[in-house]
Amino acid sequence: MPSPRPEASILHLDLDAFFAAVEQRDKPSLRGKPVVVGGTGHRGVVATASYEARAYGARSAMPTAEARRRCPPGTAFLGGRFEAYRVSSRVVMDLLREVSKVVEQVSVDEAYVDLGAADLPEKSPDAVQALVTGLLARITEETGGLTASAGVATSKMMAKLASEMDKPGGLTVIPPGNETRVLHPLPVRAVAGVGPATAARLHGFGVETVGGLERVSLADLVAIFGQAHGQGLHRLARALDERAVVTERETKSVSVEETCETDIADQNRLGHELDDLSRRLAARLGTAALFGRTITVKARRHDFTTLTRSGTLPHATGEAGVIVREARRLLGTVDTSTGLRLLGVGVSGLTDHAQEELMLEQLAGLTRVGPDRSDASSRGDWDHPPGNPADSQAAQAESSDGWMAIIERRAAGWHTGQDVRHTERGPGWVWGTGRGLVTVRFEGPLTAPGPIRTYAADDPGLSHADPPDWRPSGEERGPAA
DNA sequence: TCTGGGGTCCTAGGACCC
DNA sequence: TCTGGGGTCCTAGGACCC
Repeated sequence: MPSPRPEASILHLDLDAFFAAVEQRDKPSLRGKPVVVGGTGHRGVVATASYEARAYGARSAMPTAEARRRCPPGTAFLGGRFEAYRVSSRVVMDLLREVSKVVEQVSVDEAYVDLGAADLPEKSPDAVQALVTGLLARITEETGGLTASAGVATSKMMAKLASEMDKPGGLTVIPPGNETRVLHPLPVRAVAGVGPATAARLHGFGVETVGGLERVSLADLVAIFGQAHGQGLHRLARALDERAVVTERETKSVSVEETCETDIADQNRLGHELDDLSRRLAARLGTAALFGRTITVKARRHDFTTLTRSGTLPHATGEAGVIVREARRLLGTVDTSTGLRLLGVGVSGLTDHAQEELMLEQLAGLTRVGPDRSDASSRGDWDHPPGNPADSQAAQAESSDGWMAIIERRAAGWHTGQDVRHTERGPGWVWGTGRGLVTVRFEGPLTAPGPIRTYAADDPGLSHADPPDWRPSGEERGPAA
């Protein structure tokens, strides 16, 4: 069977029982004993079990309660110290980057290395074997005793399978040409992308091994699993895997979610949870300097059914207040009366700059009128008493579920998410502030193309503690209709 | 005492536009 | 006056991975 790469140049490296191993390294009394790291609450699951704990049947993704049942007294159940894990992870990844510039970090404890991009004096199988053996030893040395397993093959899939063949601490090389001989006897679950659901369906067709999968026609696989998945299975069953080792990937979404200790049905408490999640999400967007347009709320019921509701804003945001409002609106569309076991908030449609401010500026540029704007009269009049600092002007923009007014006035004293009441369009809220402008979003569609009034704060010295009432400041131009 | 949290990719249907 | 097809965007859900 032809292999995409002529040489076994892909290395997969996996740190053994990583979280548990770090705990045992840092706390000698845990060495030789079963250690389970993961959620310790009554709804927790196991992230990593030490090899001692695995001997009793503890496994990753198993409910911690189940692991407690299986493991003997004296087993350590730990919540995890992610900063410590990150530190050791960085040490390892840096060592890998010394070998080759092309390193793809899959997770804290796993990476692919393209040895084809490495500056090696020799690329014979023996030389690669020696190189990786030395690398594993250095990893143990530099991390104070952690071990890693490695696999080298002609593709990512085969390298990953190879790294699993001699754990912990082993190295397996699959020479070119041997791929299908190794692959075909394995259960279908060995193929990347075959999880419990796909495996069960394949079993239903009598397909148990990858060799069996290879005998299923492409047409059948596509008919059963769809275009992308079907084609992927067809190729991977033949060890055809040309996926490149990719050093960097663009973040597509950021999310925060939390499983409650007990189900929550109370509207107030759900609202507060949502606020908390949204703030944490905004903080993470902030440190990543990311902004997103689509907000998604995730809810899981007691029976584990999971539903999502998403809404796309006119412009990207990173503001907690904006996220909170949209998240609350979205949660309002799901029936939570029977309680939720999990609540989550996410943002996608990411950009690395806030279009919000840009938009504010553009709209303000289109609509702002004043003594300093000589072209105002040519675009229609937005007249207001000049020189009155409390007056405002507005532009409006429609979206599928609401419209916005762009208010020109000082931004001080306004914060996103703030309620704006007593407008003739019903309640609104501050969607964004910046560059001396305030955007207000009104809920509900703009039904009639009638004139739009703008709203001015009746008190320029507004405080956060005292949300403003807005009053119409004068007749304005209607939407372009 | 069932089942975390952070992601990715795919599908399918509807809206809307040309 | 009958009924095009493609492309894009959006939403909801599902499968999978670590």
